[in-house]
Amino acid sequence: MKIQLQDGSIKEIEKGSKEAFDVLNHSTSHLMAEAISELYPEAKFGFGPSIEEGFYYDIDFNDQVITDDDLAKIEKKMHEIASKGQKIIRKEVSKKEALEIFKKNPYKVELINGIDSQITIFSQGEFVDLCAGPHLLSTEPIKHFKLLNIAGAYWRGDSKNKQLTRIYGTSWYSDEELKNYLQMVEERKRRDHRLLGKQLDLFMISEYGPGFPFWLPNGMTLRNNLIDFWTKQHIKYDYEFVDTPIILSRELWEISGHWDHYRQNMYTLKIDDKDFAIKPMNCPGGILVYKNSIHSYRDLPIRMAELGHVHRHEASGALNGLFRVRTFTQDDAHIYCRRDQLTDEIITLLNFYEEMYSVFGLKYSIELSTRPEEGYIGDIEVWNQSEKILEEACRKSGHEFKINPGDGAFYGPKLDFKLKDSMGRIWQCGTIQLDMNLPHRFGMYYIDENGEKVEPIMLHRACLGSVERFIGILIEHYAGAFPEWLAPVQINILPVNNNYHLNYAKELKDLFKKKGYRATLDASEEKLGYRLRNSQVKKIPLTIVIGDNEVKDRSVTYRRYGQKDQVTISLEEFIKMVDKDIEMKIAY
RNA sequence: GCCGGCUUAGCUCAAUUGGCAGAGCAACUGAUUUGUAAUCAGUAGGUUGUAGGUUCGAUUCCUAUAGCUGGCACCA
Repeated sequence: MKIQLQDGSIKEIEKGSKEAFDVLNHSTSHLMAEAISELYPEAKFGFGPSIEEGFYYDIDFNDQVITDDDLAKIEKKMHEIASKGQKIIRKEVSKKEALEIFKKNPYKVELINGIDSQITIFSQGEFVDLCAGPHLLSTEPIKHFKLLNIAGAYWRGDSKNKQLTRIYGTSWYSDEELKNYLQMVEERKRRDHRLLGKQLDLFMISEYGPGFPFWLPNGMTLRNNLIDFWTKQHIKYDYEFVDTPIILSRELWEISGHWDHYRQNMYTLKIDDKDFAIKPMNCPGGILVYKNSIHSYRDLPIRMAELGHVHRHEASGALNGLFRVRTFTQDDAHIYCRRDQLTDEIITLLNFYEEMYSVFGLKYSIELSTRPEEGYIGDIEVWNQSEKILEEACRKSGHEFKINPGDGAFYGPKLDFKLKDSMGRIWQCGTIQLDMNLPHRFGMYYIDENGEKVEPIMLHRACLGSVERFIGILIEHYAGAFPEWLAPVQINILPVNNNYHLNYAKELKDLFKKKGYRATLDASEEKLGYRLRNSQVKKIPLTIVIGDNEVKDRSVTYRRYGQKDQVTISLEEFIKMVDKDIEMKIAY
């Protein structure tokens, strides 16, 4: 298929490509704008790009509120216009001409005034838009689209500016693709950790504590198992563990710089007329531990891990289930090392993270965030060197990464590990940060081979990031059907008949308990089908049915979650299988 | 925090134009003793988020407020 570029050239592209999707969606956003300008002549348009899964357009409706009914109306108009199959015409204009065309639209005027290069406009019928393309040759292929939702969005992404109405939509080349996409959106909703968290009694959030999650017994089991694994991994990688106080005095936060920079996001309180703060981060406490004794160059690297319970005052509108909360547990660690140990430490960390995430089958991407344009501390030479070290560590250990320019912390560059939730939203989980600030501020040192005091290099790192967020991602990743090693209940035992089979069932439950399995026995006076269904609804990995045959042979008939077939094996084999599943952390 | 939307039984949702708050599931009680995704019958369950207002009368309309939610901004 053919598309037209900004310079007027025609390019042949493949219909299934990402580029083709983008062009279609961009042209659909123009079609939507055309429909809107017919229905609401006063509407002024801002940005209207294609995005990952569709498109949006930001529109100033002069304070008129747009509802779902309006969306339906706009969609109808779009179909009407598209059926005419208008040509999409590109034209080059001068700045003066452009300003004349868009004189009624302050947003486009602002954009035009910011353009130094060639200005192009694309038009279809009566509708003209300032645009760099690329576009379809006509509106003819635009048939299979849907407007999805309405949102508010600040002009140019700045909360100081006016908020426009953003309409999101998605557009595809065939009805089948559109249907598939909408079906996938539904599936994502079914996997939403907030929904599953409720269904499976994992956690709750009370209106008495917005953003402060409660862990219910099932969720706590899951969490404890995760943390148990986490602890073992850290022991394997030679970490020590500490725990530092949740409340510390204002002076400490002044030294660390948090009191000045981030007080708005900190919960503060007075104790005996003195200012204190609830920790939003663990580093200052960790540093006090480091400073509690004198360290020799021989002691380094020191790797100190802490499951730190932090509180941050997040904006009310930012709260989102377990993904964005006001209190969470960071699987934090601080590594203090010499300069010559740094690269190896980072490579080890990269491998460590790889090992952790792969246990869950989670895909991730790495971003290297570099020095911010402004507000950074320390000298550029050290920054450049540090960035190079992070880069080199990725290269040496064979990890691909993307550079995220200017997004580093003010105190140093970092590697961020991003995981996707079921909605396709990206969440930062792991991080490795090089800190060129705190060791100095806190006057940290170790004694080198000449007996001199030397400042150590400090790495902040979190692998899961937030235990809460990570579990949220796990819930969605597994759609609530956890592998045995994590599942709140691993085995559900169903006796066919309580008069004849209950004894063996109880014997099994006792045995499983001794083995450390989490097993339940459902001896309620319900039909087997009913109890089996309950077992599936609760997403219990293994459901075993005990009847005459099993009692006679001392065997077990089991069925895995989500599978229809039943397998009968000896009790010994069953135990061997469960042990292996748990040990190997197998997910079915 | 900002722009929209939502809030009815433990859960999922109904309730005509403003006119007696209702169902399924879960719970409880009883019967049923069950071989792979819902046995039957009954009982109980509510200050319709909260506080005001309009009205003879409010789940329904208005105002405020809290929480949730789709985005935006924010995320050290």
